[in-house]
Amino acid sequence: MVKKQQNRVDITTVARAAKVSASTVSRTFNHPDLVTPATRKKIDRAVRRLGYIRNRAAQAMHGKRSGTVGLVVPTIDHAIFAELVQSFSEKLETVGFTILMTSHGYDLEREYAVVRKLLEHRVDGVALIGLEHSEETYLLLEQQKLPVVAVWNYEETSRVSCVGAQNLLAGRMAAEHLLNLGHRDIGAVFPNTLGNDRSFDRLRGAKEVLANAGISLPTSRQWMTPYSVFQAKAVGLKILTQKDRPSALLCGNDVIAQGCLYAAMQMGMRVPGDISVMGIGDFKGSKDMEPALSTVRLPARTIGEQAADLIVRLIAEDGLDITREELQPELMPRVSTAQI
Amino acid sequence: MVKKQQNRVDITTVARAAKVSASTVSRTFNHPDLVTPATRKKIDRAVRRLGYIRNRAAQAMHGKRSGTVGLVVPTIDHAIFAELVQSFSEKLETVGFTILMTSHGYDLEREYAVVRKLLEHRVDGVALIGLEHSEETYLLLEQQKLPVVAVWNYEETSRVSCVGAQNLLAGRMAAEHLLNLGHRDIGAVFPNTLGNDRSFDRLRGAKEVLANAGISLPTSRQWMTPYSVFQAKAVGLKILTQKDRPSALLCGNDVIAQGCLYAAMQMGMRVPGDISVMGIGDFKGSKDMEPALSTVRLPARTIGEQAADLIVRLIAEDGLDITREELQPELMPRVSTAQI
DNA sequence: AATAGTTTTGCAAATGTTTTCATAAAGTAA
DNA sequence: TTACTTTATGAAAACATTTGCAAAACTATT
Repeated sequence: MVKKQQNRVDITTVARAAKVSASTVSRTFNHPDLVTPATRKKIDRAVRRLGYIRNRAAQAMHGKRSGTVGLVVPTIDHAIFAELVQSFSEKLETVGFTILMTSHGYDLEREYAVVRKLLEHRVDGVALIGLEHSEETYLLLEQQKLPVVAVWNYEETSRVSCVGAQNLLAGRMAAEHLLNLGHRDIGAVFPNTLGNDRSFDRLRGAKEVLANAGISLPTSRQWMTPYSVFQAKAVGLKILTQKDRPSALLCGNDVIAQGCLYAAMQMGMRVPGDISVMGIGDFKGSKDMEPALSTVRLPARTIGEQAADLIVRLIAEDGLDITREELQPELMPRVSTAQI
Repeated sequence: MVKKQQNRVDITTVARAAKVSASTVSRTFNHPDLVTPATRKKIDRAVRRLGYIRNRAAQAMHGKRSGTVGLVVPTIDHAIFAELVQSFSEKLETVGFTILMTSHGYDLEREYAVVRKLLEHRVDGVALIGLEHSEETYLLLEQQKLPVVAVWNYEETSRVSCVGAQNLLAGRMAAEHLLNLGHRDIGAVFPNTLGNDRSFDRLRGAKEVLANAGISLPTSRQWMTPYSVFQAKAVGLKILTQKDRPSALLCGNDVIAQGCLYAAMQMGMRVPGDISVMGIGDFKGSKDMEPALSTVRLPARTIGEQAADLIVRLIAEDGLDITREELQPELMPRVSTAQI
């Protein structure tokens, strides 16, 4: 096999072309103030002419930062994560970091594997979604002493730094809203709560509030659906066609709520006239739906930005303590819910 | 400043612990068949005990692949890119690559910058969205002889490998559909086509078909809106409130169509009774909308997967020619459009 | 003009791996 | 047992960079 002698132009090639030493070239990049403008110009020219591109891999070997941050998401194919990921990476890019992104499809075993891979790439920090992770993952991260922030959830006792909202609160607010409107017969439509602490907490919060009001949520009033308009609509259809239907639907997130909304429309029912629909999340399009969706806002954009800021701080200030930032969910009463 | 002597466990630490040489440890990872099971076990134990994690950065310095692929998107905060990115990265992860993701917000200058950064990280290949890129970017990529695939668009004469559909065709099909239904007065609602060849081609295709049918598209029948339900709805409202309104709306993508749909609903108009609305893209929720959105399907998922396959091939088979894969757009006539 | 002080540059060592080559150990055939 | 293969391991060089230290080149001061 022929060893392809690529156009490998490295720092010494540049040095030779500029008639200086490699050290000087290195310095022009890393400590430009230490080298004379004249030399710098010579080097710049050589760099440009040869099309030299520095090698972060080689830099990373000197204890230098790799300039990357790992981002681990269950999936990005969801309105909510897309918004989060976008704001997170935008912010991080402004300070020069590049995102190494991986997804695990809600599988905590795979999460461990992808975190390991991130570690192999010597990321400077890691962001994870939520606080529910395998013990192995936590251990790995702790052992490597890597800056970590859990995004999306807030918990006072979290094992790592976090920025997010209390989903429990969001669940409560949604239920309270429905209660305040006089609803007593409420159906809950949620995604699977396994390996998804966001959903779990929301449902828990809602149940809690209902229980306090003396309302139980029997299994006959609980439905499960994956995170998809299509499947939520199907479930919605099933719920609404049954004789004895609830007066309000409390949905685990806005996508599910949207599915339910469409189900009602397809059946020619009036929302909120015939049934109220409540979401959680306040995704980008939720306020524009017809009818506009009542929901509890979780500020994805802000969370993403603050998480980015935090990870940067954790990386820069070595040995910073666990830091927790709580964002408040906010009730957004709109058109899709009404007094009974 | 105290030099923090981290728990830096490297290959020689492992070697010492296992009482073998570093070379042997390296071999256990890269050519396990060359080392005796007994030794391998010793090493495995040491690795586990010390929590050793290999350093890809150091590997990458030996001409070894970095195991990363760069992905450059305008933004991921759009239904369509989210779906694409998801399938692309899922597929790539199954073969062991990690994604380095960056976005540029439709700014081709910034695109150049982020591609450069990707190059610094010595990605094994790059995927870009669309075929419209600055000359600088193309030059850079060519000079570095890096495997590149342009995702989303197909073009016979593309300068780099590509996998996608002809947006021109999609535009044509959408217009033809409306024409076939008897519409003669059509309004076009598109995003800005600057630095966005997808939109540009779609609009061009539509215009072409209409012109052939003797229908012109005066500027008074063209509207521009960013890629957002909210803003599209606002534009839709403006269009529909004017006296002299078209009988059909041809939208640059499904998100815009959704906005228009909502605008019509808010005004109490019937779709498709009072007005037909046509999208392009067939995003995840489009078939579930009420009324179900007529659109031209661009198979995002398939494109993402095939793009992943292609980049892997380009990386593996050094010196593979430019390869182009065309996926066909497909008309999805649904409820939101009707005979006039 | 000589000296001291400062700035700029180069040399060489170090970083964590892989790989080539050499050598030792083990296995096989005679 | 010997000679010849084959297999397993280690030593050292290589990869592209950064950095501590020291030499060289300037400036300022006398």
